[in-house]
Amino acid sequence: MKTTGFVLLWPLIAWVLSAQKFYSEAPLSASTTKNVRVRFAPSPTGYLHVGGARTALYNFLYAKRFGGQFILRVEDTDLERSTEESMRMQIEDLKWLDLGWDEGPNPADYSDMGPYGPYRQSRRKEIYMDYANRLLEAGHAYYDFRTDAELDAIKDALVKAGKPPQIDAPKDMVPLAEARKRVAAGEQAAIRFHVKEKRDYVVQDLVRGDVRFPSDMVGDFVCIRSNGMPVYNFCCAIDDALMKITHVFRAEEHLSNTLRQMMIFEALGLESPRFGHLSFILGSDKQKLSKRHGATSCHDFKVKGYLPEALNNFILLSGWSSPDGREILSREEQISLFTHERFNSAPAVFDETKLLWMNSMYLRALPHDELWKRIEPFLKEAGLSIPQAQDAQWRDHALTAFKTSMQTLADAPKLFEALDDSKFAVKPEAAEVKGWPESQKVWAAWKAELSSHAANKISETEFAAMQDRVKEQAGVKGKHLFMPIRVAVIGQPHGTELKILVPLLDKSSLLKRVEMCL
RNA sequence: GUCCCCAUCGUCUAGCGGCCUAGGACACCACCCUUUCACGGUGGAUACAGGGGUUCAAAUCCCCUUGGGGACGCCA
Repeated sequence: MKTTGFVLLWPLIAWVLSAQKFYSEAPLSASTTKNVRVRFAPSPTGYLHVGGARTALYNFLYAKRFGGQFILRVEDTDLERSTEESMRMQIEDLKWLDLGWDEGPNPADYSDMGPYGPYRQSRRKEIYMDYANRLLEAGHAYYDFRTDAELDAIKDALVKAGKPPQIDAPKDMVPLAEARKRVAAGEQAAIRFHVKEKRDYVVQDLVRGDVRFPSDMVGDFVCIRSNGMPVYNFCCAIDDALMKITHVFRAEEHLSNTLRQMMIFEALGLESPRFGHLSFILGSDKQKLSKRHGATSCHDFKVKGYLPEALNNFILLSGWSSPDGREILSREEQISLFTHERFNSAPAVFDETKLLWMNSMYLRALPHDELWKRIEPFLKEAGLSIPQAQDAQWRDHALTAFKTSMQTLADAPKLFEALDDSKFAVKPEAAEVKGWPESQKVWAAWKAELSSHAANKISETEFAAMQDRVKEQAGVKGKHLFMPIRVAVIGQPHGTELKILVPLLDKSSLLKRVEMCL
């Protein structure tokens, strides 16, 4: 009986399942039929953070994946904090990460690039005012002449009464015609959105599924400040619609803002993009990543010698995973594999140790010409002079020797230092080796070998032979042979293989070094 | 306080009802390679927050608890 019921139910269950399937795939089919337009909209208040970089990367990848456009929009409506300098810094950071945009400020001269400009919100005031007027006329918004002090008093009273500090329309709302006269006469007033009906709004979030918000979660919120500058939720919604944005992938902190934005879209009859709210990247203490966690901006990582490719790949993986679990992915692979279905809705802790590993992987995979180009600024900064580096073959050899010891570009100076005569010194770590009675004998024999060597360069095979003769001459073998020689070459008992190191140095500098030991 | 989101090894994650005595990666430990260091190779330890359901079957679905986070600005 029970099995019969189960069997009879099957078609129904299958139907329900397939219906759900269809529903959940709807966003994807939308993205394939409609030209995808996504944006990254930072506010220029400092360097680009890794969280912002990840948002930018995801949007970039999504645009590329579906052959759409990636737009950079500058949200600089907060006059207090936004700076031109910050905008330029963030543009530099995005360029460094190779996340180029199709529309937005031109990276060369910051002029507008694309058909839907301006792309800096501070230059779109008339547009916002136009839409604010439409809201006003439709009764979806009103001028609010109340002062900060009055508003604060209202909020205080609400908090005391145990209610959320939401501002609602004043009892004696000024009629629009009169309000306009007063504003024209120079009176200051903000424009507030009027939340009239109480009902639920549902965000069909691409990352979190359906999220339901009651409209009374927000009060009448400000669209235009009394100084004429629009507020985030208002311009964000207007711009997303006007710039024909189809998908918005942004941080989770904006999830509840979406309610206000939905209200604006609805009141203005504008088409809403689809939203996907990404989880945060956290510090090791599971708090939102901030300055006290150390490096958090892309610029910090650049300075610390990380490769942009590695940083990109690493942040890609904190919040998204590839279908087959592979982690090192080329830009092309990232694009071809990218879908919003593989976002992780749980927050991710930023783990610099793994980034370090990934960076070393990328470092080693780089062609030597390219690696050298990236290393050079770090050597220069450390004040190293390595004339041999003019020779491409020498560079190739040196990089082969050193790159497995490097995790970041910033590790290069202390490695290449070994090749700069002016920086040579017997390091404290060599104290024990210095004290060995064998060491003097080894050094003497090594010096003799060097002196009798005709050429200024020593090949790997020549060095092997020289080493064998030192072994015989000094009558020492094992670590008591190798370590003193290494100290006489690089000033310390541990490090790169001698047969690789010695050919990188001239006979004259090797002689100088062994003399310093003796 | 109200509303919302989140919860698998230390960390990033796979998993979308049976292929799970839970897979991969980083880190860690051991061994191998190497007359040093690093690289590389092999192996190991380590996780479904707790409690209730639903189901023949639950890491996976539902509820509660706990914990973490976010929003409630004339910030973004």
